[in-house]
Amino acid sequence: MTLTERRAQLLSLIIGEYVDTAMPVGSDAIVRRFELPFSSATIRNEMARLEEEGYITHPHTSAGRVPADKGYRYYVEALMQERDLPSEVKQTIRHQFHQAGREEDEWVHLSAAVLARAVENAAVVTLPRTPESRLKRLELVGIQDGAALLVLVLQQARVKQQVLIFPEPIDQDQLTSIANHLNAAFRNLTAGEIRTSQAQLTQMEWHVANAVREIMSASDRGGYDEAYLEGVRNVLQKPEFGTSDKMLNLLEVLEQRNLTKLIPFREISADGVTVMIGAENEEDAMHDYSVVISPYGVPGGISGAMAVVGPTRMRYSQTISTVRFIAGLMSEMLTTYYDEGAPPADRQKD
Amino acid sequence: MTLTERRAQLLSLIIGEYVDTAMPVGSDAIVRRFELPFSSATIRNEMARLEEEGYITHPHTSAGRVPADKGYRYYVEALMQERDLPSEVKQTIRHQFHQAGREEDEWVHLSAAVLARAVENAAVVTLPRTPESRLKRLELVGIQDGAALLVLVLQQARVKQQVLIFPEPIDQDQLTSIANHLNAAFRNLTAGEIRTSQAQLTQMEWHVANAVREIMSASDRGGYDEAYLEGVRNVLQKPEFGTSDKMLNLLEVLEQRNLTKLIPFREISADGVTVMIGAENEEDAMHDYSVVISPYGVPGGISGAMAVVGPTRMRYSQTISTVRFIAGLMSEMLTTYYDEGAPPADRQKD
DNA sequence: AGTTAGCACTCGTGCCTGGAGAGTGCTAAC
DNA sequence: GTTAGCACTCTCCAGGCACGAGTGCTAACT
Repeated sequence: MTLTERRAQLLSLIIGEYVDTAMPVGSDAIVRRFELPFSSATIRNEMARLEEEGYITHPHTSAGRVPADKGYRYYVEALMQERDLPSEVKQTIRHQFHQAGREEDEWVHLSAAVLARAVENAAVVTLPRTPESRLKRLELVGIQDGAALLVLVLQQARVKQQVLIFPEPIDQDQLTSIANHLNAAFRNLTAGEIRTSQAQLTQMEWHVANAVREIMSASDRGGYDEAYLEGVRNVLQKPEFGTSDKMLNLLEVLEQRNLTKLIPFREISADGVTVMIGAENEEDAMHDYSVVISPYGVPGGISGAMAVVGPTRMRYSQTISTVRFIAGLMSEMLTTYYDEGAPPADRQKD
Repeated sequence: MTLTERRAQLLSLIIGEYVDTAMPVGSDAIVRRFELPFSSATIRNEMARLEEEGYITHPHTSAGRVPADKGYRYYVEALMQERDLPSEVKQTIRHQFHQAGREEDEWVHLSAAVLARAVENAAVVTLPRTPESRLKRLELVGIQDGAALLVLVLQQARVKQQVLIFPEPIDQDQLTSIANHLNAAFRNLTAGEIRTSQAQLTQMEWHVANAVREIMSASDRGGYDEAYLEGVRNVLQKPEFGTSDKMLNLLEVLEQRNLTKLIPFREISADGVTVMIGAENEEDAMHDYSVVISPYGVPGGISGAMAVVGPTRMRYSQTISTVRFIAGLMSEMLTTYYDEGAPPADRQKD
């Protein structure tokens, strides 16, 4: 299923041209534009073959050719050369990152924004998850007669909070004593282990322990449900839209943030960037879009995913490089700050 | 500047009709639709007067009339009757709220989503802010040799976290001792008071105290900069758009989340709902949109703002009622959980 | 065999036209 | 003050037409 050298070249040119102009590209146009040593007739013959084999299509007779999903796929797999991002681009991105504070959510949000801007498409970045979180410490702070704030610090610097209502008034001393007892009993346990723990608890303590367990389970359960979405505007600006249904479909999927629908996270290869082109995505609404996905995080530890969503007409090479780079940056940051047990990495490199 | 009874009625009908159909409404159409006891000619005369005075306009000769900003303004001020939301709607909304956990961010996010859905437009809800936060407790949890997680619990159940890097390795006992000392020294102080505090601190403690101060200042400073935005799709679906520039302008403003530009928060009346129609908004990109804003929170205490953004052609009455209701709900929740010193309110009412 | 010139054919696009429909403004009569 | 009537205006849409960009095919050339 490989193409002759010349046909491959031609496909590459067609894709390049179409990605730039968003308009069907004709045989004559391409010959003139690239000063090919063939006539347009020859090119037409070649195009006919490419079309026969499904790499490109025809919107209608007498329009130029447009790459088909299969064409893009071949391009991504065999033709495209992924070149490193120019170092000034890298520099810019790094710079943008360093303006963030040190809160994890902030990083994620920021990385979505930076990614969206860099690739001029929509970007989705999920919050990273740990495989199963362990309790590092809990804290109870009274805020009212019958209410207290429960703060959990989980393994890998994740902090969770919840207001807890007690059936009867309770003072700070009692709260502190409950917290101390539970800290002693549950330190470094997972939600499941807390459930089966044999610790002797008063009723109040049991009330709190329940909440702890629930919060931790919720945090574990949540797969890729929470994510930051940025740059929808970039996609809607593309010329292929005219407030068409396609656009609304996409918005619908994106806004509901039901990302598992959008992005087949399970198919991500653990180490690299995955590209999903047009109808390769099972979700109907995504048939006109491509998705470039990469996991990020610490292997076997805390991890999330980031994705770029845009029309199939996309600068794949640049997009892939950018996703790879930003995923790398995020992984680096997570490793530096959260990979417990690992030696502290060099934190100053800019 | 008041209108005759009949002209006011007519304006009301025109607005009602236009809001429903999004199409210019003609004299004949309105007579037939509402079986008015006048002929279309009479209505035409009245319309001409309304137009003269700026309440309605003409897209072009021989199109029907369209309400102008001034017309909507008059409607909102004098004609519209704000009726209470139907109780089943209230019920639905309350129900949606009760599915939330007890995390503040979650509430805010949820309220934006619920609001957007209820009014079928875009909704923006800012995170609530306290006037000046006081430190209730701080906690240091080691996560690596030279790094620890600093967790602050501020007054009114706000929790802040940051990873802290120490210049040299430090163990949990040291961290705990630092935390204890700082807790004793800074309990219930504001950022400013911490700065001028005379407490004797070791170098390590000083390092932490600095971070505490910074986090607290940042939290105080942040005005309306962080907010949840939902339902952009609802606006883009409205028939008045055709991927026009208007739309992109709006997206630009909304996506950068520069909400102070979008929404003149300072002009909010402290107690009620403010409506800003079309060109009344100084921001150019907002000239075709109206904004309905309400503050929420505890008077003099923790507070934020929520807003609905949609085309000037908007169901003002329903939107205002909905915003008022949801702002009320949020205020109630904040009061219940976070208004320190107040007696615990009845939490079970559904 | 591969390449190319030539040519008929196909469609989309832009432009014009004309008629239908919706609405207006005005006038004169009620 | 209200209304019928009417001329006028403007949009919208369909049809017709010319143009241009592209294709596919064939026959000739290297």
